[in-house]
Amino acid sequence: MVLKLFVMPRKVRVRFAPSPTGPLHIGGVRTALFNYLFAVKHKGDFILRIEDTDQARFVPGAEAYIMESLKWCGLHYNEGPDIGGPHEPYRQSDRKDLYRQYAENLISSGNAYYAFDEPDTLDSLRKQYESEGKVFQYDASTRLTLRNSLTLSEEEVTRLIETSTPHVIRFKMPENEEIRTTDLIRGEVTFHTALLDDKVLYKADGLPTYHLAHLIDDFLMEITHVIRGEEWLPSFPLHVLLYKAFGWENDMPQYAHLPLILKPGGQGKLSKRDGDKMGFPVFPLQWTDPFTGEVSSGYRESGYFPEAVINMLAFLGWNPGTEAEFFTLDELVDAFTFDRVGKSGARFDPEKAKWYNQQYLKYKSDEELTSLFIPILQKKGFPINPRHIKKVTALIKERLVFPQDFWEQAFYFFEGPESYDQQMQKKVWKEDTPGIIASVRELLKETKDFSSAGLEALIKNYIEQNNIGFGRVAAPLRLLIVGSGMGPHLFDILEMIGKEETIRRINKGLEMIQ
RNA sequence: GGUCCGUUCGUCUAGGGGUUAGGACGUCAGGUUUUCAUCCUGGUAACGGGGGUUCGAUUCCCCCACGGACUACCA
Repeated sequence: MVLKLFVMPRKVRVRFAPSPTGPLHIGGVRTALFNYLFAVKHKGDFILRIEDTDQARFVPGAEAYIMESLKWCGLHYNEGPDIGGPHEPYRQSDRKDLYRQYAENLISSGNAYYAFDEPDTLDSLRKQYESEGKVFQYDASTRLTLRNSLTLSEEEVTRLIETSTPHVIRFKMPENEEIRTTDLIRGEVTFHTALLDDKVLYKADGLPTYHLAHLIDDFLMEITHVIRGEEWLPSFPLHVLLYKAFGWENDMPQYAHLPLILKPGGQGKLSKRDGDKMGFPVFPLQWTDPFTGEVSSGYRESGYFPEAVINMLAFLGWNPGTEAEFFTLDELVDAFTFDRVGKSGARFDPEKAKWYNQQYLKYKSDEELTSLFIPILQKKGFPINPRHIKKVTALIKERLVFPQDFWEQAFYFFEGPESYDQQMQKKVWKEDTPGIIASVRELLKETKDFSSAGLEALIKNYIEQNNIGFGRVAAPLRLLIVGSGMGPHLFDILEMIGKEETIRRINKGLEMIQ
């Protein structure tokens, strides 16, 4: 029976653990996505944990923003601060009392120590080293010269702690060990502890650092796989050592470090600070900075569909190995594996994001799109006729990238042009045009059949009898009806706007173009 | 500076010891369309450099270059 417990595979449990220091950016969304895909694929749990141990960088509203973003993307978590779960609480500030004892355990076992150095002391040491062309590191080479429980007497340490002297707890990094471990994406990776420093695990403010907190929580929450950004790779050995120091190595999760998403233009990873200064949103949802009031655009408000954003994000650093490029969330779940995740950073391509959106828009039903366009028309004060709007939708949907392109591409179904495109006018408005248009107008007035096909037959008959080209009629007529060369089949437009409006626009245009 | 990770068309990528190095976005040209968009067809364009290993390397190994990440009492 006992043996059976050992071989029983653990249920997959992954977590997305952002810190609420601002809006989540799309790199974060992708990390969440990959976690979600892996969890669902393995019928495991996807947990949201808020890592708010840095009180100085706390931003109000960020936590709610993160949850709303995940919801918008359809990335549902099984446990989290708002929905609870078996390992509550899911906010590190609410678990504050838990961490100190673990840090002290590490001291008892000789893996950590108290340090009383003031930040200023360390700062000036860094500067001093720098001026000598060296880099100061709190490690085996320096720790014995500093103020900590390794150099102070036991009585002195006790006294300092009892008098609440500000202090931190540092990890005692082994002097010279090779750490060889495995990353799900990169394979074997090696590090040398000689280059690592004695990281602070517990801060003077009474809160743990990321390194301590995330690890204890991952252990307590029975996380089996840590899927995070590549920026964590350098501290991976510290985490491995920490698991060892706690004696938890058998429960250590497997790690996957995702390649970063880079700026489109060139250097560096895409960051929150980029805002939407680069001409595209970097945030899933619009965000208003609570301190400065500055507004950054979001994918949602810019007219992107969450399915398109998810699809696009999944393909940044991952691919199915086939030529298929459209995947729903469920299909991504089926197809996702770590061995198809790339190792190198992926430059974000705003053009491709737009293209994905265009494709998703095109495949949406006319009904669904119609319901998206109705509010646009309502805002403009037009009476709403869903049946009519649906017909317009069918006619123009393939020329839209975003729902809000609707008005620009379809206004002429609702109101006549305000002006006439100069280029087009020059090209198609000949001396005899007014005469031709005037006689066409009379034909239109008289006809009983104002259907698209009927009108087309009518005009074709006219050009044959007068022996002129189709374009001599159609092009100027379009100019009068639409105001430019855009739009679907001309007679479809005429049918939609009706005889009365058609004649009205012809008359108005004839007057204005002289 | 140091450490770690990476390097196939402009971008996202497939591939893998012998291939016409494939696809997608973009771009260009042609076709369809009375126009625009869509759509179709076609073109452009890549294995960073140098050494090995090998009959043969873009593919395996090493070095260099370049890029990125990290180097806080931030995550």
